[in-house]
Amino acid sequence: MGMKITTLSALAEPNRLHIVELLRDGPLTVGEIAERLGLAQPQVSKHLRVLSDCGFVEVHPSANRRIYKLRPQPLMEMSDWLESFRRMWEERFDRLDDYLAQLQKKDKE
Amino acid sequence: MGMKITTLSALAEPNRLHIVELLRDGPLTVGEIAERLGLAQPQVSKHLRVLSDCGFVEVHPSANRRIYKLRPQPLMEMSDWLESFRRMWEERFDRLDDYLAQLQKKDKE
DNA sequence: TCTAAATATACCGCGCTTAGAATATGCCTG
DNA sequence: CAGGCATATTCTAAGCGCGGTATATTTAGA
Repeated sequence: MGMKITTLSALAEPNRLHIVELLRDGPLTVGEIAERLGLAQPQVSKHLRVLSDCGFVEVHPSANRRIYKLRPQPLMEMSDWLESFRRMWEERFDRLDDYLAQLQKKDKE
Repeated sequence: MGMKITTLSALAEPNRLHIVELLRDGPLTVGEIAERLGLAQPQVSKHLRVLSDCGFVEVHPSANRRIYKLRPQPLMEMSDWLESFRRMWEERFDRLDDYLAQLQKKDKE
């Protein structure tokens, strides 16, 4: 599949990143999130909507409230994507010299 | 330290994500990146500037050209950040019931 | 059924980011 | 040192995303 832009841009917003980190310690209601972030409730609802659209959270209605809970899937996809870079930084394999030689070889044509 | 917003927003742009994935297979010059992405050279330079500012790439001048090479640091930081969520999705530990009980207990006050 | 509380949606205005085009800079070669 | 190539920077206009405010919706309780 490859890494999704929606996943990254969801986290690229400070308040949303903060929400995700809050939910790491357990589910929370909209009001609680708003309180802890010092944010107005509508903004929180909108951010949660974005997070929900790309699978970061799921909702559990309970009477008046709506309990939001983190979903592992997008985080796992990020982890898989990062895995594809691991070889690069573990083998301290510096292809720069190879590349330079290859460049200069091409230049002679 | 925590996860940096700059790192995430750098990757949240489709062309920049594409550049990072291109560089996964080895260093490239600006011109080559522009060609493979079908992008104009100035935009590529600008994207590389952003990636450079948050430590994603380093430059190696070689005569006329500038060779860009991926740096592992930001990717490692992302990996560390994700590590802090691993417990959540490995222990299939669903705190939702606990949380509900706790909520209703608070309501009685 | 009326009210209050919790949450979601709609609308508006602004600031940031991007692409595009023009221009500047740096480096090699004849 | 003049000219050409690779790259960086600047400027501008347009689009998107965010916060703020007002409003709609749902649910519990009197």
